[in-house]
Amino acid sequence: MNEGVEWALHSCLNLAWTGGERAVTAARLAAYHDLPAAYLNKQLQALVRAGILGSVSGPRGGFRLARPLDRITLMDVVTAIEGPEEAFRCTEIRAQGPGGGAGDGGGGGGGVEVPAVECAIAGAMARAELAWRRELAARTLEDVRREAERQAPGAPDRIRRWIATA
Amino acid sequence: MNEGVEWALHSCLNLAWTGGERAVTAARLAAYHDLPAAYLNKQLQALVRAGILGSVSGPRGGFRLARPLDRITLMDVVTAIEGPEEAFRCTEIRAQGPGGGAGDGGGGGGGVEVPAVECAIAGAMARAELAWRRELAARTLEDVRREAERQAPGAPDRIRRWIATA
DNA sequence: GGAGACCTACTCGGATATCGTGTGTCCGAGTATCATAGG
DNA sequence: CCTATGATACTCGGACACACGATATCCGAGTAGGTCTCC
Repeated sequence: MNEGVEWALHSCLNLAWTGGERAVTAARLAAYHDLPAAYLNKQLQALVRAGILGSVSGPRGGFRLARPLDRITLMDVVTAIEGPEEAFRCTEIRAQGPGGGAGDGGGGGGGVEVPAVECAIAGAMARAELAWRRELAARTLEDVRREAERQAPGAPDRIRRWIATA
Repeated sequence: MNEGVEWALHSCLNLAWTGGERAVTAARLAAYHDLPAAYLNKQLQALVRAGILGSVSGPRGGFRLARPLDRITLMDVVTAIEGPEEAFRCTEIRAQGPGGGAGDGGGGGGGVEVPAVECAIAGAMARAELAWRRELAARTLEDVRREAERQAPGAPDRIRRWIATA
């Protein structure tokens, strides 16, 4: 999985903790975790395109959350960074070669290039991936934030202060 | 996800359908789906290292299943090809930079390099991935085979015949 | 003193290099088969 | 005719290139704020 997903999640939480009344620059967010600023900027742009963040240019510019944390799921962030296509993509090899229209995975038809029935392998893999997506979609960043604050109650203030430091 | 996973799964089912009394060469398995033989061979080697397949060299050599389908889970195959490490790997960026020991994700300690408490983000992602793995581990290739035969009852014979064809 | 225009500095946004991993290919080690020669 | 032996061809196994995407970087477009000038 893309490393930017981790950066994006941390940055979203950091943005939430800074309050949101002032936009935070990509450089500042990156410096907080010793990340390459320009590359983090690229990832944040993806979040903007997905409607998760808003951005403003110029002085006093930067990024801010476009909606509250409880309306941002882990799935949203992952999709924004990784893209919408699923990890296991069935290339329909069962339909290629001498195996012909209904090689091994299934395909009730006869001689059809791509059978109407999804091959059993792709189906099973899709079910597993669906379970993954369901879990990600069920958990919002607000949940994660609560859990994080429970573990480290001082974190929000520390971040707000550090971000405020010129 | 690695494309070889799909090839490996199809090949395992094809091996099961051919019966198993005779080993099948990588070239034959590859030709059935128009795959590059040498590369498929590489993937099958991974299955051998994982103990899923057995291999014999020389004439009349090839691959065969090392154990019945109901004792091979989708998780086994995926792990054999993709490796054991999980997709989302937490790089502990919360412990880097000015954020220090307990940046944002959690970490109850103070000033520790890598806090003992797993950061909330990594925890949430791990839970989702666990759901994925659980689903994969719960489904055996025998299940997939049954489903495939239900969709295409003629597939087993067709494959056995084609493999038997010199 | 107040207002308007200009200038400056700062930030995002996308175009541009670099690197690593997956993808694909090739040749050597090992072995069962077959032919052959000898008893 | 039966057996031992050598040659042979075939297969896996791992070492060797190539390509594409992730990673990392840089420069231009656009804008808010400050400043300077003019009324």
